[in-house]
Amino acid sequence: MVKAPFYDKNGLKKGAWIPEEDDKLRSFIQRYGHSNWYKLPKLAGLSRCGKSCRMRWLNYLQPGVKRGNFTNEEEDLIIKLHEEAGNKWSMIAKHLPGRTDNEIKNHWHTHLKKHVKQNPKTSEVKEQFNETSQCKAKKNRESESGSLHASASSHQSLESSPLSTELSSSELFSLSYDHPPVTGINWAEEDCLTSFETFEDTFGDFWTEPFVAGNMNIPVEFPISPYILYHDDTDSFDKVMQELPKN
DNA sequence: AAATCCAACAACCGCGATCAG
DNA sequence: ACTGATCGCGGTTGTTGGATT
Repeated sequence: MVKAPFYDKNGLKKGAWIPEEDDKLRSFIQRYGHSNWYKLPKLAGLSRCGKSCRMRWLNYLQPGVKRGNFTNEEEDLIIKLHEEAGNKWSMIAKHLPGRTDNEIKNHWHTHLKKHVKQNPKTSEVKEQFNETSQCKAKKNRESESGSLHASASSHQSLESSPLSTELSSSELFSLSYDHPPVTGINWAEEDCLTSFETFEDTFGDFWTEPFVAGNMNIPVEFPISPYILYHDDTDSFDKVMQELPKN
């Protein structure tokens, strides 16, 4: 289902990510943050372009990213928001905690678009869509016991979110820019402590376990505080870069 | 059982916006 | 003000597994 790995003319690896690459990227970002995506792959010892690393982190490795089936509430919200905003996937993603724009976009193209085309009225769309998709979804949920938690938590998040209730388009837009919903991942500097707690919950014993450089080409003796991870500013990142051995 | 079709989704690409020097 | 580097978004492609014939 994924593109086979290959190297382009610049020696950069393309295609599917392997677990070792994921580990390298995850470990590096957890330790040093990601102030500069274009320098990151080199520092992390990855033969990938910055864009690819960014995509991989944001869509799959970032803590809090939900995988698995979309709930009816999420689908309804996507349809609603799409009616209001069109293909503004990043904006739509802000209203779906744990979902990424790429995942929403994919879900739209593969599941929701065709149903909306068939019947442009949201309520009817949902009704019709639920009938056709629920059997499939049920089947998938049964096979993916792990995603049950994700679905449940998603439901919870949506219920606690101000957007879970009916909103006018103006309300939606004011919320999207003035009162972004809490996603559990907030990399903003002022929220670093809150993020830390959430992050810690997500990663469990990551902070209590000694860091293992493992297959990373980063010296273990780095005197870098974990705070850098959340204090996502260029100075800190540059500091890391200065301290890294020059190749 | 083999061939074909199709849905799903991970990943890439292009381009405009933003930022820093 | 200009330019190059970087970032982020949205569109599209390519591969694979499951369903169907």
